[in-house]
Amino acid sequence: MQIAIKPTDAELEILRVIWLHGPSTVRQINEVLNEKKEVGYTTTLKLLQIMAQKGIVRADKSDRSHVYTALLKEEETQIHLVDQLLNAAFGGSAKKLVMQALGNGKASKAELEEIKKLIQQLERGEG
Amino acid sequence: MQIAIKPTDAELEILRVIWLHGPSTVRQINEVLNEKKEVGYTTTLKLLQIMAQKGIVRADKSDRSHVYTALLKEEETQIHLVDQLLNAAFGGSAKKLVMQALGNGKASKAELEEIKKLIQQLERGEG
DNA sequence: CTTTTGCTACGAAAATATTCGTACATCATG
DNA sequence: CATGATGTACGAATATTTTCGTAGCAAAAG
Repeated sequence: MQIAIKPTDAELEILRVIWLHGPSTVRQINEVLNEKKEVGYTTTLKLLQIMAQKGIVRADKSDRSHVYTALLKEEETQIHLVDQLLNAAFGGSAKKLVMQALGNGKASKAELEEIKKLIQQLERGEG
Repeated sequence: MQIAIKPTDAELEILRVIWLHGPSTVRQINEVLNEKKEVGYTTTLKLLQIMAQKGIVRADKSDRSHVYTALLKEEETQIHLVDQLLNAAFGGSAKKLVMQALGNGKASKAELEEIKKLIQQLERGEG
């Protein structure tokens, strides 16, 4: 088990940047965020400070520009978020959720193959 | 297409009650909510009024106890929520999301079969 | 050294979401 | 009709999230 995993929307956006680019400074993160929409530098800074306080990221302060590292692992967080959505909107039915996720046609044939493989694994495992 | 679909957590809880039990009065909804956790009656009322204003539910005021109906369809809302999560946490990869959803072992063998069938349908459809 | 640039700290405004108290209307009952 | 139960309307207190301005310090440039 771990810390409380419940990043807000803004926090999740920042986490995604760190997951993608690895440990980063405020400026680096802010620049990536600004590719999508304008965000003030101090806004990003404040968010990171709050996240550090919550234990979502860790700040390395040895350099003047602090370097922030994610303390939540991408996969664990994703699991948590899926689980939340599962309970909040799908009454716990993974099937329904998966059907919706696949229904939108965004999964490629290769991806579908991988999912099939996973299902077969699961079926063997439970047999 | 439809109205803006973005119910808050509290709103989603109420929607779920209406989806499950059909059009309901404030009292009925509040009682169901209270099975899980204590919520004041006027809190539920206020939420429903806000939701009505947002166009998420419709209030039938012909009786003294207004009857609220969901204007968002369960399935459409679920699709939307999955889509949001997909973009917010999975970089748009339906595969990853599905893998996480199935990975927790909450899907039964029968459900896995159904998902497999869906995948085969999709594969044929896209061929 | 002094000016400009870049950085953190932090209070606080703004935006959103949640909760509830109070006022007042209506209905059922003694 | 008086009274208690049940309803709605709605302002407003809380809580939470997001945004940013300002102050002050340190480093780099002139």
